[in-house]
Amino acid sequence: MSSNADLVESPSAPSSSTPPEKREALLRAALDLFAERTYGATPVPDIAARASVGTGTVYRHFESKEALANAVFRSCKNAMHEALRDALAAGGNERDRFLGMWQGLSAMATANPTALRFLELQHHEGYLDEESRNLSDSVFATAVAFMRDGQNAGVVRMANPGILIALVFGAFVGLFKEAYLGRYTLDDASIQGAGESAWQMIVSR
Amino acid sequence: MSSNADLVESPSAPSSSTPPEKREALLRAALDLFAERTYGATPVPDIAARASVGTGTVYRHFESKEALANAVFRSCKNAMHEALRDALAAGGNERDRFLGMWQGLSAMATANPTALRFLELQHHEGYLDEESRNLSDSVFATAVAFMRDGQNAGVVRMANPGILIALVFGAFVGLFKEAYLGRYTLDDASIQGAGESAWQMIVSR
Amino acid sequence: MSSNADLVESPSAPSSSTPPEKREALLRAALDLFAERTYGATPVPDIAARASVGTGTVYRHFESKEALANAVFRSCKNAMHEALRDALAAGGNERDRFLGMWQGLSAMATANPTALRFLELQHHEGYLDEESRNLSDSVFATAVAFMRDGQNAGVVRMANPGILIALVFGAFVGLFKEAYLGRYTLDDASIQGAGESAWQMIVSR
Amino acid sequence: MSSNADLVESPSAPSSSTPPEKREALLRAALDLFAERTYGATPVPDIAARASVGTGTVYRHFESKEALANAVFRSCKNAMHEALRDALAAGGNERDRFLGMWQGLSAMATANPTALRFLELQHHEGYLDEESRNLSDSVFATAVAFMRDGQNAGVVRMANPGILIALVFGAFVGLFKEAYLGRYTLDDASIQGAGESAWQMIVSR
DNA sequence: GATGAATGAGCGTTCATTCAT
DNA sequence: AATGAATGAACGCTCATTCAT
Repeated sequence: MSSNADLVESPSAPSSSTPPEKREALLRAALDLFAERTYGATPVPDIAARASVGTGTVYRHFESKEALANAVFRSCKNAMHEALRDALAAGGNERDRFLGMWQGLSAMATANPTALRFLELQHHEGYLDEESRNLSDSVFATAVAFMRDGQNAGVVRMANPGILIALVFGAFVGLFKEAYLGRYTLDDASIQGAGESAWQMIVSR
Repeated sequence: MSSNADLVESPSAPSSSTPPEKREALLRAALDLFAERTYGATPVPDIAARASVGTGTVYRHFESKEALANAVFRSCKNAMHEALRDALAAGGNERDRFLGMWQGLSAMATANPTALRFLELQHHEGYLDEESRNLSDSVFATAVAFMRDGQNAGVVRMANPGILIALVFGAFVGLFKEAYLGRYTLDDASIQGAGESAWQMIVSR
Repeated sequence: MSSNADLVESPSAPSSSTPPEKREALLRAALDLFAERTYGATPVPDIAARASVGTGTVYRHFESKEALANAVFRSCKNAMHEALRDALAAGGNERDRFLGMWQGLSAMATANPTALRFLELQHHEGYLDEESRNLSDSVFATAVAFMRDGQNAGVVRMANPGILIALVFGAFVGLFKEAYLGRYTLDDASIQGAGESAWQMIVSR
Repeated sequence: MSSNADLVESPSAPSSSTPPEKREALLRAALDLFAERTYGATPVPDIAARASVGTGTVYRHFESKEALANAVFRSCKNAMHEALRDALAAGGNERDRFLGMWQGLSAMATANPTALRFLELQHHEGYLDEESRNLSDSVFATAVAFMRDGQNAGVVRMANPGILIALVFGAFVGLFKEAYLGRYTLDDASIQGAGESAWQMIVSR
């Protein structure tokens, strides 16, 4: 029962039963269940039950199951975007910022394993709307810009930066995916070592 | 509408309507649709229609939708295993064999983009049976053994070989996934360059 | 369109739409259709339609078609058990109680011709659960005990009491079955005469 | 695996594979399966398999599953009719002929338990055609005529002879039904005793 | 004539969504 | 505003029937 407590920011709401609370509970419940069982295999009433609300309440907060799934997707994707931007905004040379990004994403993946699983181990095409797809593009673009910076600084090897990001991000996802499948256990050292490996993949030589 | 024509070998059958034909057509249709829409979002009648057979015919060849999905999974996973083994069986030094493996997998992914998408971009836990899971493990083990060889030869850096494979294979999947999402177009040179990058990720320094 | 109105007691509920109403309507509808067409030849949607509810509603009240059929079976069997026990609890000599039982069962069979048809003219083995089978056994045992009393009192002939009950109950069912098939019309006098005949079948001489 | 070997007369056909043989095999297979599982729960391919013929062959011998079931019904009903007529044609007083009838039916029921189960423990209305219903009426009429003879001879009590037959035949069916359900075991003495009881039910006093 | 692979209508059941309370 | 009972379209699967072989 992972809780994903702070995936979405509650913007400082009081404490009692104001609507946003239920919305958050629903996002959290949906994320957990989607990650565990897939979007298609998760009945809406189960989401409502896990969020401790009535089934009908789901439709007061989200227009449809698809809309809910898009909201979950965006909430996770934003969390990842933030981790990414935080890392890149930090100072230091290219390599340090890269490793910082790797650490930041890993911290997120460790704190919210369900989010990574939901975002990267599932097929979303069926229900993602344009906004969600645009958000994905933005995240990708942020990462691509980072690669380009590195290339301009002569530190990152000259290649299509999209491809470099795809390789790095793919390696990151692969690392956590196989851990999730139980093929090994990840500790901080392994994660950091993997990050250094990933850096070797893109560094100019 | 990719065709996946030769995913499963028709063992040199003549030309007309021998029984295995429909089974193959169903495997192909199921793969295409599962890759496109997910297992859960693909109705059995749609699979039958794409294979140009009646709905009931599916159940003459496969015990259930789950059994069909497992057969698809195994057929794809075997194709990948074969590509992997072929490459590793080739001669040459560690680096050449690694790049050969990358090329081999890429050839498979290019010929059968749906197979890779089905295998790696979806969540299969809900319906994979033990045999399928064992097959996944075998493929992983084959790759891990390759890494270990490289480590014994002093060419691959000392780290959990499972993690190294996860990184490499994740990078590979990421490369093709983002291409599929349209973020760039892959040509042979890009694929080869990506393979060399991946090699840098694991090479001992 | 027989109505079977009071097969199951509505425990004095007010008048409007309390939950149990639909359950009762479903039991009634299922009984009527099962009696008319057999369990296997009755689609669940037809039961729902006759009960004026949506198909899905059936599954809110019963776990499955089988569970519904068992509930119908038990409700009918209990009605019969009650008629049996009421009659046997009455005073009088053995003969009077026997005729009272015959009248009681006849009253039930007249009020609910479908119940008798469902219970006795069909093959239930395929779907009856243990509880239902135990209930059948209880009813049989009640009747057997009655026979044994008669034997102990020297009024009923000495023979396997199970056989005696089988003969009596078979005669009773035969009487109503052929009437249902239209071979004659039953009035109170015929029923009473038949009861006296049945008594002759078991009376000690 | 009861065989019901001679339920239907093979009218003196040679020995090799002439069509009537398959027809018989199908009737036998269908009877066994219908008695065991009900008409509705018996797939045609299962009948064909038990008769050791191809599925399609069923339709060379019978127009439809319904037609097959009617043929089975008639074949069993005729066997019963014959047992009934044989007994009634025998000499002796009314009581002896009645007991002879009871023995004859019992012999049939013992030799072919499936036939009795199929004829009397199932609900046939859904698929019986007019010819089958007429045959049922004939059998009933034969028995009614017997009752009338007894009444004319002053030996059988004056009551609707249809009702008397319904009682007698119901008792007979009840006797074998409960035995089939395992409530007791029938031996010749019990059967004869039951027949004498049944005679008491109708004898004039 | 005999076969059994193929068909598709129709089954039991689920679940996204609505709406009376 | 919140509920959860109700709905019915759509699912996975079966099987009476047909027809190419």
